[in-house]
Amino acid sequence: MNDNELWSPIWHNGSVSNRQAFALAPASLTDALYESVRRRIINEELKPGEKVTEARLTSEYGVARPTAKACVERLVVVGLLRRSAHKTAVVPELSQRDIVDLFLSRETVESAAVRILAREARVPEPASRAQRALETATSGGNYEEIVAADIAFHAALVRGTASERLSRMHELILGEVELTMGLFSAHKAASRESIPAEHAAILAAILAGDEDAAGARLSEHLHAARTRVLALASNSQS
Amino acid sequence: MNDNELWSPIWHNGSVSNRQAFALAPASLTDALYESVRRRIINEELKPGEKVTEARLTSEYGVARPTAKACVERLVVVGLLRRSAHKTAVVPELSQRDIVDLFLSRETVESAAVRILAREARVPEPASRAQRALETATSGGNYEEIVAADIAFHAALVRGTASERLSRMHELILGEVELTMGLFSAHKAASRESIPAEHAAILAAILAGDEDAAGARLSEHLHAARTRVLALASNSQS
DNA sequence: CCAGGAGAGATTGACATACAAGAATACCTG
DNA sequence: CAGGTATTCTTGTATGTCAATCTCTCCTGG
Repeated sequence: MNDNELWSPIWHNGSVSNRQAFALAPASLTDALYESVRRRIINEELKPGEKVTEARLTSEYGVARPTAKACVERLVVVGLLRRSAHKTAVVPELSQRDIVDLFLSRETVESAAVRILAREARVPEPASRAQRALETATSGGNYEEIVAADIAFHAALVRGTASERLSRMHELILGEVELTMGLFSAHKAASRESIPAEHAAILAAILAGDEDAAGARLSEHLHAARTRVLALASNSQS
Repeated sequence: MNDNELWSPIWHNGSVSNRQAFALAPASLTDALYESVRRRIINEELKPGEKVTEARLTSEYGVARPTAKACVERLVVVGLLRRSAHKTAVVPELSQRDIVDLFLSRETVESAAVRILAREARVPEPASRAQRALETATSGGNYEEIVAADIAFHAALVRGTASERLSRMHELILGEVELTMGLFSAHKAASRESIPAEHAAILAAILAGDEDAAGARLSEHLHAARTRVLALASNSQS
C-alpha cells in the first residue's frame, strides 16, 4: 500500500514477473528490500548512528515485518548494520580500527586472487571492462560511476579466480568497502586520477605472469587507498 | 511440544562456533536449532544429498516454520546446505573441486593470520590450549575430541589476530572445514599422529617471529591435510 | 513402448497477526 | 536529587493463509 519512491530503482512496475528482467535484478521481495536498504546505507542516505528498526522498514516500504527482519539480519551479516540481541539495529560508523581491519581483510583476499590470476597470466574479461569503464568515468568525473567501476574492478579480480569461497568471503566485506568508497568520493575525488594507473599496473603484472609483482602492486594500491580514506576518516572524527 | 532428543546435545553445552564468538550457549531458539542441525550435518547424521525441507525441521523439532526457515538460510550462507529459489535445500556433497577450493580459501585466511601473529611473535592462549588438548586427545584416540581440538586450533589462530573481518570470513568456511574433518576422521584417523607435530611447527615459527616460516609451515600443514582428504574423497566417489 | 506435455502435489516466498520476553526510558517516590 | 519501578518500545517466536514456483507423476499421442 505504501507506494513511495524508495522502491523505484528496483521495484517500480509492481509486476512480480518483472523480477527476472535483468540479470542483476533482485530475485525476490526480500532481495529487493535488501538491495534498496543496502544502497541507502552506502549512499549515506541512512547515516551512521541512525537506527533502523524492523517496524521502520515495515512502514517505509509497506512490507511485512518478517521480510524486514530478514533484510536486517542479512545486512548485519555483511556489516552494514550492527545490533545485538533484542536491540535496535544501527548503521555503523566505521572507526579507524574498522577501516584498518577492513583493508587488511581486503588485501588478504584480493592479493590471493591476483596471485592466482598471475599464475595463469589471465586477466578476467570483466576486470578489463571495469578498467575501461573506470578510465572513461574518471575523465567524465561522475563520482558514482567512478566508485561503481572501482568496486567492479576489484570484485572482478576475485570472481575471476572462479573460487566460490574466495568470492563469498569477498562479498562479505564488499558492502563495507563501498561504504569507505562513498566516504572517499564525497570529499576528495581529485586524487582518484591515480587509481586507473594503479589498476593498470596490477593488470600488467598479472599478464606478465609475475605473481609477486601482482601481489605487490595490489598491496601498494590498497595501502594508498587506505591512507586516503584514513585521512578523511580522521577529519570527520573527533 | 515435540520434546524429542534432538535438542539434548544443544541445550546442555554450548557449541563451538556461533555467529557471536563469545556466546557460550545458544541465545535463542533459532540459534539452538541452527547449532543442532549444523552438528547433524557435520556428523553426517544428515547425509550428503539428503533433503532438508523447512517442513521437516518444523515437525522434527516442533518449531514454527519461520524458525526453520531462518535456520536453513543461515546454513546455506555457510555452505552446509545448498538451495536455489523455491527449491528444497539439500546437504551438499563436497566435490574434489569444492575441497580444493575450500583448502585454498583456508590457506588464504589462515596464512594471513599466522603471518600477523608471527610479526608480533605472539601465540594466542586459546591456540596453545587447543594444541595441548589435541596432544591429549591424540594419545586418547577419541576422534571427536581430536577433530574439535584441531578445529579449535585453527580457529584460535585466526581469532587471535583480533581481526573481526578475518574471523568472520573464516567462520564462513569453518562449517565446510568441519565437514571435511569428519570425513577424514571417520576413515583414516591413524595418520592424525602427524598433526600435532605440524601444529607445533607453526607455533614455533610464530614464536620465533619468522613470518615467512610461519606461513610456510601452515601451507605445508594444509597441503598435507588436503592430500589426505582428497585421497578419501576420491575413494568414496565414483 | 517410449516421449513429451499437462496437471496435481509439494515446497518455498510473503503477508497478517498475536503474544511473550528482553531493553530502554520515563516516571514516580523516598 | 537519586534510585528503583513501571511503561513502552523492539525483537523473538508462533500460527495461519495465500500465491508462486518447482517437481514428479501420469496421461496422451506418436
